Amino acid sequence: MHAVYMRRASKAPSKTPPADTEEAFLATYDPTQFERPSVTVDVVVLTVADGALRTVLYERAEHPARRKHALPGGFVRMTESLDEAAARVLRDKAGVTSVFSEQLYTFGAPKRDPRGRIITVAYYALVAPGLLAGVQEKKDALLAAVKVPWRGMEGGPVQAVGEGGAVLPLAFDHAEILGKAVLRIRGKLDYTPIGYELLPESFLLRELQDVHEVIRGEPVNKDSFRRRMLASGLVEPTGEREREAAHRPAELYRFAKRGGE
Amino acid sequence: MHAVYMRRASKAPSKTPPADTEEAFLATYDPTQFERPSVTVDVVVLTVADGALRTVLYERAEHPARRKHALPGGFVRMTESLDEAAARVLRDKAGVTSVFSEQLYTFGAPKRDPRGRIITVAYYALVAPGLLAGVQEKKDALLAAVKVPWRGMEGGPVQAVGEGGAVLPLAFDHAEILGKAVLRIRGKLDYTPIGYELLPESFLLRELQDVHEVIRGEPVNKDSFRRRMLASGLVEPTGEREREAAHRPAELYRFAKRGGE
DNA sequence: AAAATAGTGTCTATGAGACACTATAGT
DNA sequence: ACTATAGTGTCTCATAGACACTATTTT
Repeated sequence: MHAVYMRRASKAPSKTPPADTEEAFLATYDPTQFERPSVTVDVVVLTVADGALRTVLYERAEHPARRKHALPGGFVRMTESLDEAAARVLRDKAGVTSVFSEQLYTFGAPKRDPRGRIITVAYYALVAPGLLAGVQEKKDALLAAVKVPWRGMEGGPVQAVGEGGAVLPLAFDHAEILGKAVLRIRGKLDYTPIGYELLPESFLLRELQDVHEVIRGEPVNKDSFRRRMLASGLVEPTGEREREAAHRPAELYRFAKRGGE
Repeated sequence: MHAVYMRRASKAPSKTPPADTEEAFLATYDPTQFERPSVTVDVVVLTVADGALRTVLYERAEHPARRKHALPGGFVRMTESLDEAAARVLRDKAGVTSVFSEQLYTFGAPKRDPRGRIITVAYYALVAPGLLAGVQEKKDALLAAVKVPWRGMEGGPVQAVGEGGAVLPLAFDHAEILGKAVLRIRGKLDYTPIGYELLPESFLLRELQDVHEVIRGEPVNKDSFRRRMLASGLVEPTGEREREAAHRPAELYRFAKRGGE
């Protein structure tokens, strides 16, 4: 590894005598004295479409991990916060703005990237279906289905599946990052209104249930689900009804308070 | 600010033609082309003692934030993982090893530290009482009570309170970090056996309840708490009893499976 | 005996799951 | 009329909170 480890104490410089004002201290402070890692953000952009949890992936054209699929990401710029970096990646690489996004976990194993020490702050975002239509037109980008090989809150890496059902190889530790994102939204499902971000303005209760089932990876009780959702007051009928269904049309609902980023 | 923002695309170098093997690519890859932030870990070392949630703080002797109190922390070294860095800080600055520790959140506002761009990966650790006795002997270190000015899962910064009841000023964004740690353990209280890490080998159910109440910041129902704990099977009687109490002695319990990091 | 806390038994309210039943569209 | 799904009503079971009561130690 070409990374050189500088063996110094991880403290303020010892040569410098204590400066008496903060200004004086900062004038003597040399921020280049320690070797520093690179820091990136990677964003797990999640949506529910066609009965599956899906995420945006890019096929890498260059080494390292050439031909493998990677989460959209980028280096954190010196003037932007982590949240801003994630929003920038969402805009530039997934074509969406003003979507729900939250920090997930920071991955920093020394050899997770062969280019050197690269620490990545992972985010996840929840996007309503349709908003990711532009992704398919981007070069090398695709919307892959997420296949979770564990149940409940067990955790671990997950797989990405392409259109033909083939498993797509994932770059770096991105299978772990995706797994962490699945774990996070499964956990949030019980106590936060997660469907807010994954459905259009108006929707059927059945569609909301489908979202929950896809995220959980197992069926939920219909009766209990309906009662809980309606009793919570977070969801309210619009008065409109489903059209062109081959059966009794269902009521359309909206969220009482539309959350957002 | 002395940070210089290098305005380049956050992609692989464009001058270099695609290398055909990973080795060839890495030979041409220059990791110094982007300006990089410093990365530290800060650890919220939590314990419950004398009816309060407490954490280890260091009074800073030098600028910046001189005389203010800071979480134990340190720069991440190039060869260690983030977990290892947190374990090192725990050992060197809190004097404990083999305690439960988990990544909390990463704080990266551009101006959170006046020395320049310093991104910190925050961890929290749970420590049984007594193990932090050595902290009080360390220079500038103290065990401060954590005062939470919000209820439930509201979140936000918290205060540190010294022995005399005086509020201690906190350095940088450490009040936010502490608040995030409180939020995390409050959330975990309901679905994980958090007392495992905060109590000695054997303990009274009343003590476990005290731990829960201190973390929640509000009382819990005694009857329901007892039933839940005993029904869960996670806690089992040792057969021993409390001694020298001014009332009927309570049964001593232990955790069925001692968790730990 | 009094004080103080440990621990038990029971009643009630709430919410989840199960299930039967009714309602309403397209075909 | 038949099918498929929407939506309602009701029963049961598990769990939390409330409360009364008993148990066992020190002072």
